[in-house]
Amino acid sequence: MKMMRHSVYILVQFLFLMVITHVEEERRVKRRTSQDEDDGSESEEERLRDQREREDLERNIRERDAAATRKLMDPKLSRKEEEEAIRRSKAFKEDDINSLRKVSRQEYLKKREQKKLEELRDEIEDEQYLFDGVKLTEAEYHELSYKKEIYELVKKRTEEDENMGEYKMPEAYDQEGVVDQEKRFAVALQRYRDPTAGDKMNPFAEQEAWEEHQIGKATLKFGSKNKKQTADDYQFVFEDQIEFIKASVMDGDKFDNDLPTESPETSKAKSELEKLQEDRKTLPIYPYRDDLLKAVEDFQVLVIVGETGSGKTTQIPQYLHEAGYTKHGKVGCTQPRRVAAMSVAARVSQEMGVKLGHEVGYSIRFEDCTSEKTVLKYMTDGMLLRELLGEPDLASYSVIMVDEAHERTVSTDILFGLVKDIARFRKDIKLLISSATLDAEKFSDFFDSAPIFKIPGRRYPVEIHYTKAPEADYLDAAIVTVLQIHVSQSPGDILVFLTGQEEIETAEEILKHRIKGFGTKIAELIICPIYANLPTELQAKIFEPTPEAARKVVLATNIAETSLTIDGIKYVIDPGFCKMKSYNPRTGMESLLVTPISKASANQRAGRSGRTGPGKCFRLYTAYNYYTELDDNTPPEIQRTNLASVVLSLKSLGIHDLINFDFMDPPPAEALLKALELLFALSALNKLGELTKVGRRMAEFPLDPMLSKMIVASDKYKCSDEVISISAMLSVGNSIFYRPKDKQVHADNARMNFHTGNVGDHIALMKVYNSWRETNYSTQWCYENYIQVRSMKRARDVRDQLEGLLERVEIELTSNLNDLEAIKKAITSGFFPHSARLQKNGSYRTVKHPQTVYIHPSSGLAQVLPRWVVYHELVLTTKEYMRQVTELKPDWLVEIAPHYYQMKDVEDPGSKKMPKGQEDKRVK
DNA sequence: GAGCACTGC
Repeated sequence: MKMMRHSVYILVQFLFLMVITHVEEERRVKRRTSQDEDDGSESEEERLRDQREREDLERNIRERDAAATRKLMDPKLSRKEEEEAIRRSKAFKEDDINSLRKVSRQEYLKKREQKKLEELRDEIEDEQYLFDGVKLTEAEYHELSYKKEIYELVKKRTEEDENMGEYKMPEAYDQEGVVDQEKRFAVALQRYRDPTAGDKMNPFAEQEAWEEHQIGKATLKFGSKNKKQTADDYQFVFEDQIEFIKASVMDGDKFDNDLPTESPETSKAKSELEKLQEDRKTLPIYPYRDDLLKAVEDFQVLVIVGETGSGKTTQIPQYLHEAGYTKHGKVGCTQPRRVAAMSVAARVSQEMGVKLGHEVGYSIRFEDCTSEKTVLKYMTDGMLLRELLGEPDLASYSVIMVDEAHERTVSTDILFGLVKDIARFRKDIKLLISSATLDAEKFSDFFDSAPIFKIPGRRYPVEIHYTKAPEADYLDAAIVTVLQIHVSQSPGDILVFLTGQEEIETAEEILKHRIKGFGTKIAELIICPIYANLPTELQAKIFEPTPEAARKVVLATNIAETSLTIDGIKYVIDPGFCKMKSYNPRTGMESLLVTPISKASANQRAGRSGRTGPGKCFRLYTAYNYYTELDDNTPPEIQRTNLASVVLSLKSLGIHDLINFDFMDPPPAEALLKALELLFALSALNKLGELTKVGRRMAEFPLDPMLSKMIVASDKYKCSDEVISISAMLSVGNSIFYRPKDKQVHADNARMNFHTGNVGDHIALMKVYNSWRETNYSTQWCYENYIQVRSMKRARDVRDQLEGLLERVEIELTSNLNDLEAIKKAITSGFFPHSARLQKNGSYRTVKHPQTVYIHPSSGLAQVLPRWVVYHELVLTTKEYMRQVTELKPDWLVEIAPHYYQMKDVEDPGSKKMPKGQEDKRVK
């Protein structure tokens, strides 16, 4: 350890020397240049010679600097190395800022030049500073003071580490005491390997060249005639930093860590099960067990406020089981997500020492892991809704627990209304609604003032920081903040919330570029992007443990807000935005817009930093913004979505009076009417609003009603095989084609292969599915065709499920692969309300509720522009786009939906005058 | 020639 400190000292001295030598040389240059300035009339030759000399000088400095850098690279000194890199990087930063802010570089340099000149004039020769007996100018003095500061810092850290007992090498790929050069190299290699270059190439070549260049630039400043540059640089850097104000601390819940701890020997002697039972008693909920059971006995409905980590999801059902509630029926617990249902069930079965699927089971789509013996059943909320179709009074359940109710998914919202109703006529059923703190009152009010039962959780305090002033460019601000944290805060991973894939990709690019500016002299920063559409193998990266001395920065969408938790996050950066889907019932158009988040959401994000220890959250907006401009809660999904399938489910549950259905937050009446209107058009409902036979069959399918109708209609056209493939592909949505930024052309070409013959997007999707099936569901084939394997597997699952359901509604599985017209007619039977006609200017006009729309450029028909089309959905992005388009013949509309279209709707006044051969001239 | 937050049945 003493050696460490000694070498620290040597290094700092070395640094001092270096700077002093710099200073000397700089002065020489300065003398030269000021002479030039005085002279004013230097000849071209003199100027050139001067320049050469200066260049020589600069090269010398640069070389020496490079040597110093190499010396700095000694692995034992990497802490200092880091500090040095920080200093150095501040000088590099200017470039990044320029390129980022897109300020004209010339303009910037000119301004700076002016400022320098002014400062030079102001400089008074006599005003010099003394440092170690050497006379210095102010700038030089600051430079050295800064170094000294670093020295102090390093010293302090070393001492701290000493006190901790063990000093760990920052770049700790090394074993104790031994430098594992190979390991280091492997890590570095992985970091810098250019995916496009072969292994033969020097993996560091690019990095080296760049560093060289940057060092050159940095030293150039010492040698240039602009004297006070160094000081100015720092000022500039500091100006760029974002100032945060620590405004509040989100309290962690207090909990004892001094629970009876046992020596390892005794716990080893115990069986696995006993140990788990012991663990259960350490959960915060345990002391409340008896009170809770008493409350459940006394009241039919109970709202439970349990913070994360309280153990409510795993324990409450077990307590109920132990108290004998399962004798008269199952205990059902709903979760908003599949993985949650699965993993919780697995955990509970372990704790109870039973096999998963026996007493404890779970039920999710595509996977029913329950048996006759099952008494504790975890399931997704949508699954319980499906079960309600077959068992409207939930007779086999004695307790229903709706977990994570505050998330307010469409399914939970509907469940609320239904279970409230069931509880009224089934006095023996118990309801537990678990939610977050904020909404508890609201839930209690909804359930006729049900009592609220609070359970503390385990959470660490989180410091909340706001910016001092609003940030104009939140992406840039987020990146700056990441770097700020990286160089100034103690170890711990960073989580940044961004809005979408594109933003994450740009942020990643900029960050990588900037890190290069820091060179190899700074602790490693591992960038992990995460969004739902990212291929699974790339997603796994975020769960890998961060190597010591490195820092992980996770760039995530909202997916990290609820759906997945990442260990080791200590810092959260919250720009305050997310993409939110909204639905306009009047036009039937969906849009996905970047919107400010709600307070609830902001707090949820902040909480993500306090899971494994005290955390910090940096909000890129002001405290004022937070209090005045953010809504308390995000509007529940049911108020901003297409209700067609909701209405169909409710109707098939026998609920006719939808306007008076007991919604906790009723959706807009207009949206309900629109849904009813659509279902009537699809003949799922009759004129009285009652479910028809067609409607009953449609409700069997867990799909959008238009897709269900398409399947029901396919019976008539004898092409159910093809149509369920298309339905499955459409229902997995728009994540089938993978389109990486750097290979867009290839991806587009691959996609266009499926569009040969201008068959339309629906048939193209079918071709994709069939081709994949022909290759025996090959993963390789997916890669070759830029198709996401995950989506295809999902499509296969959906298709299998649909195939099973066909039997239930008595539709024969028939294939009619070559009769495209039949398939298109089946599509039209489901999607006739979504028809559009070409206009003269290349845009389209929807037929029934006229509005101007366009074919989405990703469609195979975007260039073809057929005269009549049906579309799958309408989305508002930059324009009103139709996604997934297929051509149709107008008379089909009258043939298939005579109640919806009349001849006058589909007659084209312009077309009669236009000769057939000139159709293509119609568009420009 | 545009861009797709996240779930769920």
